[in-house]
Amino acid sequence: MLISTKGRYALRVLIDMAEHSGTGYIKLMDIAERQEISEKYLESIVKELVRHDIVVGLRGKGGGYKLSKEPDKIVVGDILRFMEGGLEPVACLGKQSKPCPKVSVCRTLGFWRGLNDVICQYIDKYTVADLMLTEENGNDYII
Amino acid sequence: MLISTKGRYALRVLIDMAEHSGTGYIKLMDIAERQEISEKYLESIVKELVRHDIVVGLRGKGGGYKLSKEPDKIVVGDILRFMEGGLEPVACLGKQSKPCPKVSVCRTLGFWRGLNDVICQYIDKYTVADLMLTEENGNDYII
DNA sequence: CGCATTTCCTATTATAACGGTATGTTTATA
DNA sequence: TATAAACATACCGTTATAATAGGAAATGCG
Repeated sequence: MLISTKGRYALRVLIDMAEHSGTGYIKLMDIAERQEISEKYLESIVKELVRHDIVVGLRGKGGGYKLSKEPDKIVVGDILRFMEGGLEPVACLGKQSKPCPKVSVCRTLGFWRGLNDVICQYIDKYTVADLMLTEENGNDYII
Repeated sequence: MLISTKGRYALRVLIDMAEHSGTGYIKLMDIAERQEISEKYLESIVKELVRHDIVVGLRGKGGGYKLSKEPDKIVVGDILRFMEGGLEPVACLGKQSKPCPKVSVCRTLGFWRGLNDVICQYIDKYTVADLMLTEENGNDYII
């Protein structure tokens, strides 16, 4: 499985927040209950979202979290990349990887680059707003 | 990193075998030396390739391995899928996964399906013969 | 002020996968 | 028959995953 719970849960949290926005801050417990995810585990995920300025938190009574920008400004690819710590198919394509000594004779590098490209092109095409558009039962093509 | 050493080494082994074919069976030690990969570790990878009828092994003196079919008949996607034990972005898209109870309300399923599709389309387009065509230094775009 | 509430912060943990090593058995060839 | 090779099984250290636990700090309200 390519994507871990960090990336998957993060997307679900953002969609949930977008769908329940407008009423100020949303407390994590509500999201946890709706999404059926442990509140404590969600904390560690939301912390990353705060660190990358995707959501803002407010402490104390009446506090909670809310999106720091409009859903159509949140690119899915960005979320997945920092939640997963990079999405490159192979290490040598990573941002801060030391250059591979085999780079000049490698017969697979071009293939991996191409794979990386099609993945990035796809995930950077989507925003949280796009995911919201998916209507209920829209995916359930099995009768 | 999406692809582990199993998938990466498997491709390198197959390309190596294809490039050194014609001289009958190739012993694993030669491949291990050329590819600078531990012979013992390669054994576990080649075992999978044998199990899936990609290569055939011959024991005893003068034995070794060779491809069981032409390089242009070996699809990279197939190799990666069984070496990695599936390449689906999320578990619910896997072959033998139990149906997800949230399938009818999931707002991300369509996105994941699309991602799976672009990955499969890409990796199933390549064969080992295509990887061989990559000329030396062809990837080294840094002067 | 003081209390409830809620985020924020710092561990700890169980399980599995990854990447690799070690030892030994079987089979074919020279 | 000795040798060389695949084949088989077991083991091991490290890292990542997916959480859980406990408390500190801040905010709003009566």
